[in-house]
This record gives sequence, structure tokens and C-alpha cells, in this order.
Amino acid sequence: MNIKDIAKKCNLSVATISRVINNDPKVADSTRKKVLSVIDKYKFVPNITGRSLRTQKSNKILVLLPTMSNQFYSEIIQGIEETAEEKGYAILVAVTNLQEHQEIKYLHMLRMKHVDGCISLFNTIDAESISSLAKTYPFVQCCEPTMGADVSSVEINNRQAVYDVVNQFIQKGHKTIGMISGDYYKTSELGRETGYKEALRDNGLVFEKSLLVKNFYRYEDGAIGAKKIMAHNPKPTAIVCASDSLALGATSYLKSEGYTVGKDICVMGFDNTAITTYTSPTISSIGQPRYDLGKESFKLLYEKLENINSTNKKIILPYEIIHRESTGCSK
Amino acid sequence: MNIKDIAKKCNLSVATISRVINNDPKVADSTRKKVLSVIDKYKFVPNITGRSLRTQKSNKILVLLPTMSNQFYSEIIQGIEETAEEKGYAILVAVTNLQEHQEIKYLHMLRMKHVDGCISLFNTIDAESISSLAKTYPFVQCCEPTMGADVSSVEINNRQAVYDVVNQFIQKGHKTIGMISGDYYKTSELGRETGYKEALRDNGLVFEKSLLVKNFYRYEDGAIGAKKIMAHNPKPTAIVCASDSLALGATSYLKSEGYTVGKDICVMGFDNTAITTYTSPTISSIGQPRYDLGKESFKLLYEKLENINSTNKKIILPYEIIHRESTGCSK
DNA sequence: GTGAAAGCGCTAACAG
DNA sequence: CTGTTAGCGCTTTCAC
Repeated sequence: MNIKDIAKKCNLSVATISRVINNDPKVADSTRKKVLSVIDKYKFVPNITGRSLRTQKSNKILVLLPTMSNQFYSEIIQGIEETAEEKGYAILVAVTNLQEHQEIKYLHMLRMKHVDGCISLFNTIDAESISSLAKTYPFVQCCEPTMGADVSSVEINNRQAVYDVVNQFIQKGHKTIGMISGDYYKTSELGRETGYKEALRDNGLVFEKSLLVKNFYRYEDGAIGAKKIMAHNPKPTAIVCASDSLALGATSYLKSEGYTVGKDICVMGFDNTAITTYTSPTISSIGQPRYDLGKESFKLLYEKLENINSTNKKIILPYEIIHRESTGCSK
Repeated sequence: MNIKDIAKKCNLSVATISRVINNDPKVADSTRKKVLSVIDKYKFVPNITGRSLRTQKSNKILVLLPTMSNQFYSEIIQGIEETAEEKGYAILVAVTNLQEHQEIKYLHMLRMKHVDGCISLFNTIDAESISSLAKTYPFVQCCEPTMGADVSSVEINNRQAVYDVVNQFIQKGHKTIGMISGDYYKTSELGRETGYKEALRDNGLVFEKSLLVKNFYRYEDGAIGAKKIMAHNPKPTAIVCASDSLALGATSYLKSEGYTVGKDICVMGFDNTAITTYTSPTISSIGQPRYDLGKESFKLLYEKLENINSTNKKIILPYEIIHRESTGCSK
């Protein structure tokens, strides 16, 4: 059942059917009624591939995710989705699992015009490729802009967030502070680690390599990281983590070793995911405005969708530091 | 830059270019070489919309998710993705957020031939619509088959899983057992609740309405549920939950009320997500073979992709009951 | 207000 | 081995 069939049933041309489908005002009311009833009767749905081929647009955008196993992304996607829907765009999510060939495969959907634009939550390909991609296709990076790439992006000031936290710790009297970070989200990690180092430096403390451990973002990496950091002499009294999962893993390890987290040692998480209030101790965290991160990303993408030559923008959104039980202690 | 342009640059027909693109063996080696070098030079990428329109297939499948904020789905999707890739299919994920209009919107992608098939992790539309959809398009349900629908599906035996757990509790001497369930995944919930009721009945215990609370699957719903259940007289000594988030929320509430979970009261989760081993107490849980759930779903879908008239299959995969600290107690 | 016809980019049947 | 041709389903001039 295609447009031609409907045209036959109606004794009209395909052009008229097309006009009805697309709400063209210059079609007689009686004609429109007849066509709609036939469309309804046969449950006709216009073939979007034919339409895409003709109009050269799909009204779909791609959201590229590094992994699905991160609570953090869900609200960002909701922000994108709800903003996109207002403008008539559906969103499609693809997961790269951090594999470059997957990333390339899905980015081809842009070049192949199967989607009109892409919001990427993470990229492995180099800055130059990103820049050239963004020049030709509507493309926006969210949370993890590739360093040195000329592209629109939305993120928080990761450096400043950790700087503030470490600074607070030092004000409260902490002298030995560790950090557990990850090892693949290059941009945010560098920012967070830089904030850590700069806060130490600005307070006259020296950065020690053995107090900064980097690995993945699984709970167990938090535990492993905490173990390494606690082997340091003197023992740290505070640990900043690059995610809540790391903070939770660290807390779990510290408790098993007899420390009272929030009293003997402070632990700070990142992203303020729902879990933080349901553990004991509850986990302090740095919150990102997830919904708005998604929303602003789509708005930037929409500017590119309307005019690919519009200038690239870099948007920085505010973060918040939320103190819970895990940072109850001063030293 | 399209196939026609390439043909001109090569002084060949578009047909030959198409043959090269599609690895047709009956193309002279010298010709192939020339074409490939031109393709490379101009960075030509075949337009997949044109191809889809012509071949009537997209080599893409849709994975329909009720929500993104559930750790549980990530490994299922990986199972689907890796199996699909072997067969040359890319996967696209869409999130309905439990809204019917979203579900319908994305299912249209099937009818519009924008994807060749769909694996759905949850549906709100009725059994008849599902059956008729599955008759015409490759469609498989994973984890939550719609009751009464004629469709291929993969799941575990939810009823038996909870039956076993409750039975174990009773064998260990528990006499008052509560259950915290959810209120929208109709199929699995009904199965789990039925298992709970049947185990009670088969052991001569009576089911009491106030011991079964239903709500959403957020941590707070676990806390709220536990509060309600603990108001019962006599006090329950074990609670079965329909998810790990509920179990964690319940545990958090019980601890705040002074109970020692695993000693005063047992708590069982569901899905065996990573968090269960990083809380204290660690949470016992019923594990589903997530990767295989995804893998088998794609295999069923592939049978439909090859032959839409192949008979529908219902696959039941094994579960496992994993005891951790939260179920340490007998009564 | 409606229809005829061209064409989006591609593949495949057929001819040679 | 290569070219010619038709057509996938749709939108959009251009006529009338």
C-alpha cells in the first residue's frame, strides 16, 4: 500500500495525495476528507525512505553514547528527546562501547543522510576529523568536547568543580588528599585532574603521583583506587572521585578496612546520581545539570540544522557541590 | 558527490560503480581498482537512503526501551549488538519513557521500513496489536512478552524464580514475608507476584494484601514499600523485591529504623546488577542471563528477518539465586 | 485546486 | 565484463 495505490482508490493523482499528507492548504476540503478517509481505511503510512530520498532529510537525529551502563546519561537523553520532539525530531541512540570502529560506523549515518544531525556524548576520533565533520554536518558534543576541535559543545567547568572541592577540603584542614579518576574520557578527566592539582598548588601543597590513580569507572575500580591511595604515607584524609560509582567502590573498600567514611576520611563523588542518597554513608557529589545539558545540546544542534554555517558555540553550564554524610569530617 | 558523479569521473556507467561498491565479482580488476581510487579520492559514501529505497531493507534493527535509567538493560543491548553485528546489522535504540505515543512513533519506523526489525523490551500496546505487528514485521519481545500475544519472545521464568526464593525463606523458618513489586511491567510483575502467592499457599501460609506493595522501581519506592510492610503485625522477617533498586531502598530504610538487614530481616533483590556487591550489607539477588537474553532475542529476530512466516518461538532462559549478606538470617 | 512529469541515489534485470 | 533501462515511493515545479 503506497501513495500510488491510495491515488488510484481515490481517483486522484499522487500529487494530491502527497499534498494532503503534507497539509498543503491548497486542496479542496471535500477532496482532503475523501483522501483522509481512504488513508485511514487502508492504514496507509507514507514511506519515509522515499520521502527522505526526495527531501534529503530524515527528521531524525543520532545520539552517540560511549556506554549504556551509566545512569548519568538517562536524564541527558531525556533533555535532548523532549527538546527535539518540540521541533519534530525523533532521536535514535547508538552505543559505541568505546570502540572506534563502532563510532565510525554510526557517524556514517550522518554522511549517508540517514539522520540529519548528531549529538555525541563521547568521541575517540581526533580533533581534526571532528572539526571537519562538524563543518559539513550538524554535530554537537555534549559533556566531552574533543580538545582542539572546532565544534559546538555543552559542558560544565570540570576543572573548577574539582578545584572548589579540593579547596574546601584544604580549608577544613585536610593536608593529604587523593583522587580516583578514570582513563578514557580525556577531556573531563584532564579538567578534573587539573583542578585537583591546581587547588593543591594554590594552597602550597605538592602534587604526588601516587595519590592520583586512574582506571575505569566500575565500582571495583573505586575499591582498587582507594586501596592504592591508602597505602600512601601519610594516610590521606580525603578522596575526590571522578564518578559516584568510584566513590561508592572506594567507600565500600574503606568500610571493609575499618574506616568510618565521613569521619576518618572524606569521599566526594561526581554526577550526583540517584544512588548517592541510598547508601550509607550517603555520598557527597558534584552535580551536573543533566537535563539542561541535553536540552542545550539540542538547541545548539538545531542552530546547525537550520544553518550549517552558523558559528560554533561553547556553552558552559553551572555545577553544584552537594555535601552529604561522606564528607562530614574536617581534619 | 553521488554515484553518477563517480561514474562520470571514471568514464563508466553507474551500474559498474554500483557493482564495485557491492563487491560484485564480475568486474575487471583494473576497472575495480580505478573506481576504488576515485571513490577514495572524493571520499564518496554511497547514499543509504537511495539504497534502502531500492532494496527495501536498511540493515538496521530497532531496540525499544521503556527507560534508559536502568542498568539492567545495558548488557542485554550488548548481547543484541554483538550478535547483530555478526550478521551485518547495526542497532538503534529508542526510549519510550513508558509513553504510548512514543512507542507508536518508534514502531512506525518498522512500517516505514526504516528499520528491518525490532526487539522490544517493553510494550504498552495491546496483545492484538502486537500479534498483528509481529505477523507483518520481524518483531521480538525480550523480558516482557505481552500476555496473550502471538509473538516470538525470550524471558526467564519469573514466577518460578520468586517461588523458589519464598520457598527457601519458608524452609528457613520465616513465617511472615513481604513483597515490594512495581506497577507497570505487567508480565514479569504478575509472574513474580504469582510466584510469591503460590509459594505462600503451597506452604500453608495465607497471602495478605498489606504485605504486597506495588509502585515504581526507584530507590525511594523501596523505602516507602518497606515502611508500609513493616507496619504489619506480626512484623515480616523477609522481603522479596522486584528489583535491586527496590531492595536497596528497602535496606536503606530498614537500617535507618535500626534493623540489621541480614540478621533481623532478610531482603532479596532482583536482576543482580553490579551495585549489589558494593552496598552494606551486600544484596542477595535473582540473576537473569542478560547477555544471553539479548543474544537469543536477536537470533529469534534473525529467523523472522530471513522468513517472516517462520513460527513464533517462546524461549525461557535459566535464572540464578545469589545469596549475599542481606539474606543471612533464618528465623 | 488538480494533474503530469521529473528526479532524489541507488540496484538489478537484461542485453550485448 | 559493461551499459542501458526501469523503478523503489515520494515531493515539487510547472502547467492548466
